[in-house]
Amino acid sequence: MRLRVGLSAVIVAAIDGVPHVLATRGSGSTGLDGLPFGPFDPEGHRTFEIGLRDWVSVQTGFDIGYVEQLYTFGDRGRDLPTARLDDGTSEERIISIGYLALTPEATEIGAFDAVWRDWYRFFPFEDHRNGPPAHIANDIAPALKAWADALPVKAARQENWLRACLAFGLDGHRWIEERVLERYELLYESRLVPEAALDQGQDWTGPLSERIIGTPMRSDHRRILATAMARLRGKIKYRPVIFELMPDAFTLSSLQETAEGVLGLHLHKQNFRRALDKSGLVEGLGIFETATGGRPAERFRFRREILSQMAASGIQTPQKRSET
Amino acid sequence: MRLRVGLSAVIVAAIDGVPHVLATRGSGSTGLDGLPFGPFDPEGHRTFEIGLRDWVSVQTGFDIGYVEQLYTFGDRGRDLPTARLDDGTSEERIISIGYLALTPEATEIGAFDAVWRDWYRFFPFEDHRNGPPAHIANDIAPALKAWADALPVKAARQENWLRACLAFGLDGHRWIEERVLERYELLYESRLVPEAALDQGQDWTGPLSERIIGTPMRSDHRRILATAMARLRGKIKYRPVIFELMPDAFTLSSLQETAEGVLGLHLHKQNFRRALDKSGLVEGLGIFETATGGRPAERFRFRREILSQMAASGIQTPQKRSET
DNA sequence: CCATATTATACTCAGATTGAGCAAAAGGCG
DNA sequence: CGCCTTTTGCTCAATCTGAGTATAATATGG
Repeated sequence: MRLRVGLSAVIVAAIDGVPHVLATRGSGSTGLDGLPFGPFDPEGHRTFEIGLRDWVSVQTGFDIGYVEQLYTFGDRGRDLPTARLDDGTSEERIISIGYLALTPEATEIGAFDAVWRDWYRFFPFEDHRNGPPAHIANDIAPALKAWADALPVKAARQENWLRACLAFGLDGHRWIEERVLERYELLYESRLVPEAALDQGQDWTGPLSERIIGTPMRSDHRRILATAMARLRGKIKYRPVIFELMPDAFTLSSLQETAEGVLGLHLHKQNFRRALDKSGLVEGLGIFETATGGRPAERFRFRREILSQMAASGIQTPQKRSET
Repeated sequence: MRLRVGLSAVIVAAIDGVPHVLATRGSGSTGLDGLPFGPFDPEGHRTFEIGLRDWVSVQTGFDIGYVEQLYTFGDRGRDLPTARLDDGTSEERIISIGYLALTPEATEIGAFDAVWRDWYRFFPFEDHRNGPPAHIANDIAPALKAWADALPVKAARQENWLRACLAFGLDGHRWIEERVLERYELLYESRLVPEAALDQGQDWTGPLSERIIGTPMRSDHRRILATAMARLRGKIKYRPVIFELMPDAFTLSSLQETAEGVLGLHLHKQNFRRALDKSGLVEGLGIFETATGGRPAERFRFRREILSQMAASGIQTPQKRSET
């Protein structure tokens, strides 16, 4: 069996505070969107990262800035002896090394078949900026309960329902925004997402619509995206990576909006500012933006010079607990 | 060029509170220790993790418990067009997926050429349990300064010396225990560790002895170990993984000792307990251990049942700031 | 041109958390 | 019994954090 190594990239840009990912538009047998994916060339590329930057630049015409390795995916579909691969062949095994890349500008893509997609298109239930989506309680929770209840062993029924409650913040548990991957894996295991069936070459007939569980992606790309979202949501709290998504000058409101977009949460404005203030990560420019009604906002810049001080921790994310 | 995928494992066990890693004893051209390493068999193994558990069990005769993927290493040596690989060949490229595994018992190894090694053998300067080692200020700092000063560009001199200060806690900066990898990379770049020369097929003649910069390992294995140490040091703060290193019943002191061993730091005893108390992670067993002089200590167990509550965060690590 | 809406920024306050030290309890040992 | 050692319990102040209230500076509409 041949072994091939590919690099997949989750390239994120914030458009008006909403995170978007670069997707290759549906083609092939499934017609589903996918992530940019390129083979790793052991001859040409000294490191994975160089390889990645290289073909992203060739394919999309712009240079990605911040890059970090996510995870290496190589699991074969769970139930089939040989997995159906992207192009239908099965006599090779593809290992894909997932990368997360962040760019400040949502550059127009050239002739290539790539588009920026709101990442909540693939994960609508991850967007809690206006409170928990009603679909979680109304549709996802019952579907997961039904799945758990259908299990043969009692302990497994309880265990998996508990997992669902913890992952989706049901039954009194708090919603933890970082658990994107756990949530996707639950939906996969319970066969509520089409990928679960597609991986086995079956047609999908789930009870929930794409509006609820999100648009599927090719192969395991949605899993990779979930990994990236989880990583990014966690990381902005302890490393100043959010600024990789911002332009050179920005208002604190737009920064907060981007943070809220990434986290899928509503943050407490005053405390967000206070924490930012204390961190010393940003610096006022004395220039004011008078665009959006109301009092003009000062524009700030990220003090990139402290980046070399690896100490620099991320931004605080003071959530609203009560809804006011 | 052939592409091969291997799995490397950093298998950690705490022996009397001191973290040890399973190493394969020096063999081959270099005679250096290495990490357990096995090829990934795409035919036989559905997932990497299954593959890993499989050959670890075959090679060492025991089953590892907790496993997590670390990072995928595939960089070719920096300066040579084709890297010298482990066995000397260069017409293939080896990609290795690093894993971190934790076991509670330092099981005796069977006939195989593997041994448990104190991980500070490879990184003596990482051990700050009795305060910062004198070698950092006396030997490592000057060597790094000399390296930085020898650079041609002034900005690079400053930049790299700042990096050194931040990484090693020099010049008023705080020692951050998680920065194991940054520290190793600095020593590699500055050619203070033998691996830097070995990767280029050269002999090594550095100014610092192994007692100061640690025992080298085969290939890039020490880099993988550094990654594992960094990950573990970070992770015990937000996930209860430390208990994977403990036996079923333990005293709070032995738990603290293990945490200190992992972090390479001295912790504040009372606050460590208070935090543990609040977390609800452990439960007293009402049994007392009367072994080590002093008042008998109660034995505790990890409340593994809350593990399914993915909420469970790690242990707090209240450091001593002042030395008393 | 003033009231009003809108957004930005400043200040306050209570409860929780954290670093740090002191004191008492419970064993072993000479 | 007094002393040493270790565990365990408690206190205190400084800081952090969630949350609310107030004020400033614009644009807009009557």
